[in-house]
Amino acid sequence: MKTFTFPPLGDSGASAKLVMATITIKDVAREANVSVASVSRALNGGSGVTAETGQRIRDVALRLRYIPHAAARMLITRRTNTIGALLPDLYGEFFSELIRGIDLAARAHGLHLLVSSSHDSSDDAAAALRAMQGRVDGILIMSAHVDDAFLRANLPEDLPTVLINSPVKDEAYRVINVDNYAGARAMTKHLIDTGHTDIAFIAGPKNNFDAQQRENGYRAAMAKYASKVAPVVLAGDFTEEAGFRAGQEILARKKRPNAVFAANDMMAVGCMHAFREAGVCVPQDIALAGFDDIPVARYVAPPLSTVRVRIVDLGRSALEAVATMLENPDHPTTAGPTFGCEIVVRETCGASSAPASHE
Amino acid sequence: MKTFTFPPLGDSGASAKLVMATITIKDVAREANVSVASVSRALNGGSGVTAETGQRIRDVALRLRYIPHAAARMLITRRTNTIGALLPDLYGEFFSELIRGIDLAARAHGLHLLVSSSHDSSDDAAAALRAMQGRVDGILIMSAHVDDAFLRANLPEDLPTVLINSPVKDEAYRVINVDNYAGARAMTKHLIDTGHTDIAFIAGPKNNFDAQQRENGYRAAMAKYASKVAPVVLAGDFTEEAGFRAGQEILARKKRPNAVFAANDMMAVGCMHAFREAGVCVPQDIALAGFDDIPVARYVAPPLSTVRVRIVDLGRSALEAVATMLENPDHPTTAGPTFGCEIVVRETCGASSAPASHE
DNA sequence: GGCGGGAACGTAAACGTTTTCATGGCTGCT
DNA sequence: AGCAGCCATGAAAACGTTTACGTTCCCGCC
Repeated sequence: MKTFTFPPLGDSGASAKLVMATITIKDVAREANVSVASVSRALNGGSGVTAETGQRIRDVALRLRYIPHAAARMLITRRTNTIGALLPDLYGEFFSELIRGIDLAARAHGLHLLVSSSHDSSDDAAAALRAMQGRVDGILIMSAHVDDAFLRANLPEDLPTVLINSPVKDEAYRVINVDNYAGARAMTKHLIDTGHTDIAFIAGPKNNFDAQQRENGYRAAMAKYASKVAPVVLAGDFTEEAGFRAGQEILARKKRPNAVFAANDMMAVGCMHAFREAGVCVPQDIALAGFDDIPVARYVAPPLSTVRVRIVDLGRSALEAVATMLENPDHPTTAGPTFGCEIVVRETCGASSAPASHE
Repeated sequence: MKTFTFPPLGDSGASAKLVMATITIKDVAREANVSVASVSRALNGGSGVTAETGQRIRDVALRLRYIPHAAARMLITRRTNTIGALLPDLYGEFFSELIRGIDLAARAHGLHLLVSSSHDSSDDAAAALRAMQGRVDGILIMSAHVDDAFLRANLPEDLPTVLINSPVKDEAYRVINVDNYAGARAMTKHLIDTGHTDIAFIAGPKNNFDAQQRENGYRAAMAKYASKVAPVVLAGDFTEEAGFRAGQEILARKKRPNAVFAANDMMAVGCMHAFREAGVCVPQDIALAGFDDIPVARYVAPPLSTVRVRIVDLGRSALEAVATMLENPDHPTTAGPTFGCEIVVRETCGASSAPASHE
């Protein structure tokens, strides 16, 4: 028989740490002279029980430091109060901001967060997805490896799912995308507006959805606002090295463009290094812009003009989408709004004449 | 009665997506003409069952897409196969690297990862900790708000716990610390060795454990290798602004030091801005060093010398520590080894004469 | 041929909740 | 006074597993 002798106040030192086998709802019930059903009612809804008994039960529970067994509750309730996040091997900054947004929203909704990151193959992702099965009520997926077929094969169809930055078209899935297209379009237009018409674009990985969208935005703006010049697109893969090589390539061209728009900041930084090495000045000799607004963008010299994505908000609204899906399961699967982004003008695009001051 | 009509191969299009109520171990048992006990044995240990029946059961399970109900298993097994990570509101880069390391190791051990980040008050952390109770087999804590009392009040004492970068001394808890002291000491010595004896130190937040250790390392090296000059310590709080102000303060001193060592990179960057604004050249006029090796460090001009912490490995070994603790519960609580770090010499300390090339 | 022993397998209990249903007491109305 | 109905409460089923314990069967040995 267990006996409970918790002092109502802080432990009296010596007597602390008795063995205390995990205490269950039964212990609380016995101690409060009620049935387990009443304890459950008092601790959950609160209804169906007298205010007086309810208080007594809560007191006992507190005194015994009772914590309901999560698994037992999951088993009967068929809810885990957990959502899973399947994330790729991401750039540090983006990753942490995204998680922060997701986590913030999750805690606000009383949900737990089960993460699985840095899987880099499709099989890997499938395994991770399977492993999450049954441990989560909903799932958040951001991965280059998912497409319709993958999802259909690895997801139980009744599991609320939200895709982040995914090319998946299927109406069955909720998708939240960053509006890469509009962002790239806006930045290209800005460059044109500030007098740069010969703009080269350093592309991202071929199979990357974001990268494609950005390139499309660039092409669209060029077609509309600088129809006289043909768009110039150089290959890249989002790495700094690729940007560096692209930069060298640009300098080697017989007709040098007067601006370069890189599909992400890392490549812009690499490109800037190439220019500096060759003694080409940014923005005087050539303007430069990136995409993402990673922190580094502010600290390179000169500070990089770029397109900012509110990553925290992206994560937050993704989680909120799953949350609403599982709050009203008769999901109308409202088509996800794309997520806006804004251009932030610093010095590399030559528009701002602000001094290199402490931003 | 449920009937199962799964085609052995890929769905034949039209017939896909029948309602398929979640299938349990009983369904598998019935379909394979065995008892649930045998199914359990076949799928888990594999022993206590004929090779033949075992195979048949596995086939059926696969065909039915059976996935054991995690909660039911947790309930009876009293293991969740999940470890929780309680993390503070961290700097982006550090955070993501740490998570990456933890996640990698977790997956290698077949463990899930329940994260809870960005809690910024002690109560907040306590709530998060309580919420994790019963959902995890072990826990990883990195937070400024934890001390012995906090842990004792909020942690069941039988829960394997590992503290990351914590000042907690209690032998009961496993602690893994970065060797901030040695790192700071080494960097200070390096500055002295390269001819800078008048070194000012920009401190971190007063209550921050890492910051204190770093300051101690600086003082120790000064005392040992530059005993003639008194250490100069300026207040800071790890923010760029603090570094900027400290930089101005340093320039205003009547006896200007010939080197500055900031307790982290962000402050070093801020300091550098102050110097640049004042027309003071780094490293010609004054040397500069930071701590952390955040990515920005490589991209500022000139690239920042700093002390690198292998964050991924830190996360990995922290998780591995919990993993071993729950593999052999008779934990001897081996005192955690502190985690080494290395100084990385770039240009701001004036030692390297390498050109500003593409690193 | 009897018997001991081990392996394969089934039965049922147990894990800690929530929830449905039944029961009893009380209130208020006729 | 009787009855309807509500409300607090308790008993028990259910959730899907694992596992201790029996039972059966077969094999080999005396």
